[in-house]
Amino acid sequence: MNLARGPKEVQMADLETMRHSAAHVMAEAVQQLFPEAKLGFGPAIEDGFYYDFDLPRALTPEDFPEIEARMGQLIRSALPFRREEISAGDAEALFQSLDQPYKVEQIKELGEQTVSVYRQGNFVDLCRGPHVANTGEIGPFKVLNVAGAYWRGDEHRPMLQRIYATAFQTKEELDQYLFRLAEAARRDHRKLGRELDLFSIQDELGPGLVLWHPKGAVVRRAVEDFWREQHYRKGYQLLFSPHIGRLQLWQTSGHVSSYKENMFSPIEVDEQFYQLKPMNCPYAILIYKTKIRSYRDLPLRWAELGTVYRYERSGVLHGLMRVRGFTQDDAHIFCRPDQLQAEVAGVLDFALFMLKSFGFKDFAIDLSVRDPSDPKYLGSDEVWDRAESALLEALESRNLPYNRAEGEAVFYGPKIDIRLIDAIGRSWQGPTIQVDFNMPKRFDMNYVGGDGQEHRVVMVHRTVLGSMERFMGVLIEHYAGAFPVWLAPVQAVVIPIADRHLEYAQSVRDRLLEAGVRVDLDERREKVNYKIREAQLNKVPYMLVVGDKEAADGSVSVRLRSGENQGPRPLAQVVETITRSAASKE
RNA sequence: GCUGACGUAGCUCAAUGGUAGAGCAGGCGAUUCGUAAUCGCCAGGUUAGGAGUUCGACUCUCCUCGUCAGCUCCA
Repeated sequence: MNLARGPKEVQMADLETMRHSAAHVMAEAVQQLFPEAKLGFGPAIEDGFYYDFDLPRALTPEDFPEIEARMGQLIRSALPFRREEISAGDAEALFQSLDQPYKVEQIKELGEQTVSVYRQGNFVDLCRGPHVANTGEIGPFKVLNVAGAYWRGDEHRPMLQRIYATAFQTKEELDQYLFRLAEAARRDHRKLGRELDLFSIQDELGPGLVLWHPKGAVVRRAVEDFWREQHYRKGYQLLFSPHIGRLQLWQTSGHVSSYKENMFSPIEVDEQFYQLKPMNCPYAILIYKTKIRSYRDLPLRWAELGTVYRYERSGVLHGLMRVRGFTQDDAHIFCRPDQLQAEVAGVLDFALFMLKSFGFKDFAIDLSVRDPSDPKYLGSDEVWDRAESALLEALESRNLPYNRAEGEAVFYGPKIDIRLIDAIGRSWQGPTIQVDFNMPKRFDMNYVGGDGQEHRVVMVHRTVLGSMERFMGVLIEHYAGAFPVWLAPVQAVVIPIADRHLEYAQSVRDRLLEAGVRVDLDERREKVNYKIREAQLNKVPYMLVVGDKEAADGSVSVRLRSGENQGPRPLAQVVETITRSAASKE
């Protein structure tokens, strides 16, 4: 796509320039505080900017006010940004004299004849630009955070301190952004998971291992039921398979050679080694191979909610989003080469349909291909090219925009990844579609063609949600815990006003239970206010208050979690409203 | 795994070297109440675990485990 830049893009470019300039100002402020600071990179990023420093001591948030104060001063001084083009040799000498080894390295890395440097006040930085005219053009800003970051993103290089900050054109936009951060914290699935009693991850059990509490299990079950229903509808059959299997199986599949660092250690039983499964595919393959398959049988679409265990480095675990034991909503499609593109396109449609069913509108698509120089990838160039073109054609047949991501493929094949965008704008890899010519070869998987000859089957690995854990995490944040009726752990709570209304309240509860509504009865001897408050905090969609009036005429007073009080309505009508709302899945 | 911060009652947080405290939640009792917290009493802790310094450690040091922010890596 080569569209002319509209006003919005121009504005974004301005914002980026301003933020990049703000990064220079922050670097000057930090250098005032620590004259011996060594500078790394300092780019603008999506929601602000950062700068990396090598400093004599670790920074803490207590340092931020001082940094901000100095930045403010520099901005008020309206110092002009001055660009200079100098020879690479002069630049090297300059930064050598300033004792800036990372800048010197960067100049060498660039390998240019001349480079540009920008100066403002007493600060000079190697920089391509552009910048705003003077520091006075930098808008309202805030220093947000500090964390470690490897020099050049390489874990074998030194770790620098990265200061994150942001800047906007106006105070209102800054405040809006800060509000968004607070909102994200409010929606954090780890916090809501505890408050709504959905799940826990406990030290005693182990990091990255999830316990689903009854209420969380109800939500997950609702998601899974919908998932199964849709799979049957789309011509899938369902499988079950065990959590461990002989290590040999994983040697054949290539996991032991290409995926070992993500696998739990093998378990020895009766002098045989078994492996906790990191993926489900070999099991589906074994089922495929239990008999001779005809071209008429294909495609076979076999789905499984398969629980896998992967060793994830301790620092990467994050609530439900990144765990060590999780259930993939996996499927393996076995098809003929001539069916491949249609199958991939079908999965693409399916995945987008699923996301939309759960109210997701924001997502991004990556076409992840291999880096030919990385030895972990199995198979020939020819096979990889064929797989990639199948994915590409499917994307193009649906006219979907995508980013090409070099070196992001799995070891056995390229893939399409769909990323969900969460509350803070972080993206999480969800659905994935992987074309695989390698496993069929390694496991010698064939079908008999119309010509009576054996042909190699093609395999597609895919998920349409990602994993149940991550999807639930994203779902919790997406709805801020206020699930739509069809997913809500408790759909309605009956609130009797006094003990004498208990009997009627029970009959209301029973009536709703019969209609298939997940309903609680709050029979505690507490005031209405107290029970309403609790139901509200639990984000229960319907609160049904019953007192003398309701008991007398067979009604219930309906209060919604939005705060809306709908007053008394006939019970039959309310049952209808709730069941219909659940059935609509909205 | 790395850098930094942190770990006190179920939850949110006090107590900066002198033998641990509050609010909410929980239990018991009273209150029978109309749309976001009724009152009183009670109980609850090997201060993550271990070692050390000290007359004395929640507090200082070291190790282990875990959490958080990010980096690196992924459903």
